[in-house]
Amino acid sequence: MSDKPANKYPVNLLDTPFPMRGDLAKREPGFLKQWQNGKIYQQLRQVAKEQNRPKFILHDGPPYANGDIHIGHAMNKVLKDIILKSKSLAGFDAPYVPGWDCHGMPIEHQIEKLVKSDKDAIKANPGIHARIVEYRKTNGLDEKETHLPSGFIRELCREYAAIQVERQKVDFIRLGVLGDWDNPYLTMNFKTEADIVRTLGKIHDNGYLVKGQKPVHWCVDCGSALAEAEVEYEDKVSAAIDVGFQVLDMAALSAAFGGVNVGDQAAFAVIWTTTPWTLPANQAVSVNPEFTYDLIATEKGLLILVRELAEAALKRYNIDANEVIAQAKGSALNGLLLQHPFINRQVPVICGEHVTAEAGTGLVHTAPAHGLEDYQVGLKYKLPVDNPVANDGRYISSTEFFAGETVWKANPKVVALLEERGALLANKKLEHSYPHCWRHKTPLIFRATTQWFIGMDKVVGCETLRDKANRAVDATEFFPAWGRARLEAMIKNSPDWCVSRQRTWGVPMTFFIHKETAELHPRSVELLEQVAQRIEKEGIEAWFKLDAAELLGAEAAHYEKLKDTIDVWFDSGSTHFAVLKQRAELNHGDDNRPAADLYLEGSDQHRGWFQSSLKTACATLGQAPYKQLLTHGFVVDGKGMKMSKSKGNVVSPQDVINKMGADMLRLWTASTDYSGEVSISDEILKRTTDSYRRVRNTLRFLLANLSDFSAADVLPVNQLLTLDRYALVELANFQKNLTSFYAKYEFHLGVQEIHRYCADELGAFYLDIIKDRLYTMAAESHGRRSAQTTLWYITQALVRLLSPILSFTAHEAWETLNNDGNVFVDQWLDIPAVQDAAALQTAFALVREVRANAQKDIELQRAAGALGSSLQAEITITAQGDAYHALASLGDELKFIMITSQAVLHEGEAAIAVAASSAEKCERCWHYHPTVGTIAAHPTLCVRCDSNLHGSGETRQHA
RNA sequence: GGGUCAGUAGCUCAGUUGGUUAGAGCACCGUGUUGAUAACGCGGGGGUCAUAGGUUCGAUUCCUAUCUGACCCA
Repeated sequence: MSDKPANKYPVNLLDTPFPMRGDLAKREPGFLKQWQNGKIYQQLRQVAKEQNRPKFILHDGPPYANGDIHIGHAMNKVLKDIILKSKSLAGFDAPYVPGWDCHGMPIEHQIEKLVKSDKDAIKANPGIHARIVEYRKTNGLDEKETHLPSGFIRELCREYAAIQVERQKVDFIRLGVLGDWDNPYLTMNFKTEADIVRTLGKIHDNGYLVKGQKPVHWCVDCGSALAEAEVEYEDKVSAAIDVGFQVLDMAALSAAFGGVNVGDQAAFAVIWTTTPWTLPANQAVSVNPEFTYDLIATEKGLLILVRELAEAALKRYNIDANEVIAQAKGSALNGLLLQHPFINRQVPVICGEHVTAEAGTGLVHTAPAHGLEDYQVGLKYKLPVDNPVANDGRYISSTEFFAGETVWKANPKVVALLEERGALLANKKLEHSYPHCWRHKTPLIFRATTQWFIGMDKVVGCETLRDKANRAVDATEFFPAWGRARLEAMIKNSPDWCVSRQRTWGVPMTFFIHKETAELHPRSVELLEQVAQRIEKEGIEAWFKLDAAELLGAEAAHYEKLKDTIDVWFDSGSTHFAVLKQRAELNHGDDNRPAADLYLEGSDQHRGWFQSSLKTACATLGQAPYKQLLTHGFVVDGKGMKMSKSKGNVVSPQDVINKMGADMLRLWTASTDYSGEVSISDEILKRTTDSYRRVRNTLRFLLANLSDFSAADVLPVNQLLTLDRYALVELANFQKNLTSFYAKYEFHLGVQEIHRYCADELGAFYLDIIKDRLYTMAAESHGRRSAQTTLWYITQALVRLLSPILSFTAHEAWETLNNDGNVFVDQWLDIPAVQDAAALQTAFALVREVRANAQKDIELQRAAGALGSSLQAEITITAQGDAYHALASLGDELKFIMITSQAVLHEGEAAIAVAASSAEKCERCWHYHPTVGTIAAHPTLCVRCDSNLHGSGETRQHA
């Protein structure tokens, strides 16, 4: 440990290969190699099996296979790893199979970008782009051709996802996360794809899959639905018209406006719209319940307008003379019946929060078939979603006035008809931002289409899926507790889950639909299993290339394959079945309990994975897939602000690892209270490094002083000195505290406990005191071996206790100790019991209080210049009662506890006196002792050192 | 705009039915040691407990509002 010349009289100074500085960034990769070469994860599984340990299943929420990992991913994986390692050390069989979410829009979008020759995309994925170029060449396509077969697109998506998975995997492994990295689960694995399909089949079999209508972006030229990313917004000029809906019941109108006399004039609720063609689908007029509405008498009748916009509206209608005869809150108008301006239909006034007072009239034309907000508010009021517009953008034959017309040509005709009916109050042109198709650059329409839903309120058996989900939430344990309220609220407000998507890269909904009735084939469950078996072998492509006749025979003439894919949230939501149930190591083997013990994800997943998993599990098994849910917050910068490239406050895990090492990132993760948002910044990481050094140096001291000691030298507990037995009691106490923090997932309190133990318990107390014995007593003396026995237990326990958090450092210490095997395969140390534990704790609490006071008094003398080191002091302690007896029990060895050259005890009123020693300082042990100078052969030594070096050595009982 | 959560020393965190001068570690300052030495010991300074009201004999702790931030939704 030191390069300085040896003392004339040797002391037991030992060295250790465990360096003061970890140099983690450089050395961790080497440790990782050892874990991989030694197949530590596999070994751990084997041992767990042999020991028949109870299982603890943490199911990994699959990150999406796109883009490099960020600090949030890193934190999430580290938390999981800490939990699993601590569970394993606590005696559980805690496997970890990492997963990835591989289907879906974002990946498909990346491929689309490559197909469209986006420069950035090509730079990032040259290989896949080369395949596209090659494909065009081989198939004689134009080099700018963007219409490529969907089978080829899926192939590219699969390849892209695989590349992303490998990139992310490397970073995750580098964090020190132990898991089955060679066999992760991917939602695009053929078997998993098949099991996702089976999950859907089971839900259908259980009766929860229902067909419905929902508006989507629709391109008339494509003849298909578009995803949000395929929509481009461009300016467009539209007709903006004001339309009066006549009030049917004048008495109700009067009542709504506080009983005002409404006379015999006709009254109109006035709406404003930029899409006249949607009026045939009108089912309601929405008002904002909080707004105030005016009832205004004009020459065109009584008009209802929101107060803020009334003046502008009247101006638009060229109405000068008017009088506000009454006002009412929007909520008062709820339920008022109106006459549709040209169709024989009565429509209600309804309340919706989506109504604003920014433009128009404050009353909104509501056509559930043509707008998402309209659709959603329509769900609340159970309005029909009748859609009069067909795939080709033309009105269906039953549409009054406009049958067969395209919606764009119908626009002016609708306006003309309104004019004719006297319902048109204004007709202006408006330039506004409007959705367009990214391929055709033509305006899109919102159009209700047939979609498939998992029904939340359909009664199956005697209860709904919502009922089941509620019960499942009740049965779940939440960390922190507020997660329950959040998930409950989600379930309460969640509409039917629309699981169908019109996408290319997704698991297909493998159903056959009757061409006429659009009903599912009666043998759907059986057919679906046949399809699933094909998917197991060939992946989802098996469905897309399947000829219906292969399964249906002659019936195929009447059926077609459903073209929809499944919402990607369903993929990950099915993994409790598609992964946990399918892999023996992740299967509890008991269907009566939730599949997993724990799901652990960011708080955004209440709406995401926590919920999708809950719904699929309830719809298939009637229970939650997890026993416990643990949520962590998002990572923000030091000021609590979200990280963003533009702000320049992004901390990347790769940077932290390359500069400081993964253990620092792990320690940061463990130190923080993750239940809220989590801060990271240079200063925070700097502090993390500081606290790491404290722990590391403690380990270094321990390891150095054990370097001439091994398990064979361990003494039985009843032969240990008093102080050492007390240290064992405190060690057991520390282990109990820390393992309890691990069990409660309260790692930040655990880190504080680790720190308290290393700094207060060891650094400032126990280790400081036993240095005298370690250094000055004979190497193999009982007093020294007693201390080393204690250090051995402390180190063995500490290494294990640190390993879930400081995995690399613990591994390094484990090797330095020459321990067999691997720390992660071990369990918490069995710390030997101490018979007089309670008495020791009581006594030492008193002793330490006196010691603290003595240190203050010594400090006063030091400040006054009377002495330097505390060994230069001689103290006289006066105490009474229990304190006196506690101190007295240490006899002559009290001075070692106090680290003074002399400590005299008297019984009496509590007091401490400190004086500088008048004796000489022993060159070797640094104690000031009257015997220094009395030994002729060694005039600079005290008798103690002389005996330890040349005689039989001193004896210690207590300290 | 709505729902949920958070806001205690420069940093990370404690604070246990509301009860005397609000704690710890790190950082900072002073100091000792030079046998954990780019380490360790001892001592010290530092907080209007986000802000403003309210309940109470008394509130960091309970209630309300506001501000700031995060997540979800609109």
